[in-house]
Amino acid sequence: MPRSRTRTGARRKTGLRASLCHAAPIFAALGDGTRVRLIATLCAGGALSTAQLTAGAAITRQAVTKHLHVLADAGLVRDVKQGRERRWQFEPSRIEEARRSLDAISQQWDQALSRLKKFVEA
Amino acid sequence: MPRSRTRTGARRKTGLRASLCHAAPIFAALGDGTRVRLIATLCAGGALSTAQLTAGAAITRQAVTKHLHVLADAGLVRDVKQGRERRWQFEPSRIEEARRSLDAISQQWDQALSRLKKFVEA
DNA sequence: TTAATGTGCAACTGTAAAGTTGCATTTCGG
DNA sequence: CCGAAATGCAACTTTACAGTTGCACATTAA
Repeated sequence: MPRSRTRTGARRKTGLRASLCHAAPIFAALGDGTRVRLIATLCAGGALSTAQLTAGAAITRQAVTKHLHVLADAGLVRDVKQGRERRWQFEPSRIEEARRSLDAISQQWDQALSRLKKFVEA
Repeated sequence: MPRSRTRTGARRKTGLRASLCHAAPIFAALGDGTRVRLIATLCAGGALSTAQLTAGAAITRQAVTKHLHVLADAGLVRDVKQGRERRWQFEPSRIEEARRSLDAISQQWDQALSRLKKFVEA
């Protein structure tokens, strides 16, 4: 979990901006229908081969392979070679990271609203 | 919140796949450093003008405008015309939607893990 | 060994996105 | 009214991406 340190050594939470910029590649990887479908399939638990993942996809195996590489580069998926085939499995850590980023946004927004409310009431 | 109905009329939660496909455009909008920075700025609560948002951005005002339109199309931002300027404000509902999608992924994954554990123990 | 299955790699096409420049338009202030 | 500030719109360049095709390589099964 990314953290920074102030000059005095005091610990503080990483800024929203930095956190979000770090998560942007994850969101980009999730921002495609085909890839999001692959994730939905893989997070059911199985470690499926490229051919198996291509089965329901209406596009070429090579296209699926490219999408899987995009997901792998974003750290959302891991690949394991097994004999002549290559199985892909879901990797949950980056998703958690993205989730925390969205939580941070909501939190920031809620704080802004409560500040506004306090200001109006004063 | 999207829901589907079975033939018998029983209510059930929307499938992970459909939920994620619906959220893909949101993720796509968040998958860019400039846009994510804009969101981080706007969710602090202020309703800022295009010029104000361009100030720290190292790119042209027109480029910022385009990004804001992308965010608006994804429903992440709303614009309000005020005289000669146009102020942009954060719109939290879609972020919540994306958040629920990520939660659903994590949940699905956890369920898969517990099924696996139960299987191993048996 | 042979044929079939599962992949990997490279080249190529078409399209969309990011960013720019130039100019017209609306609006506020003096 | 006039100039400056804030935008809007359109054309254009560059680059990235989704998808395809064609072919070579590895591996398993008969």
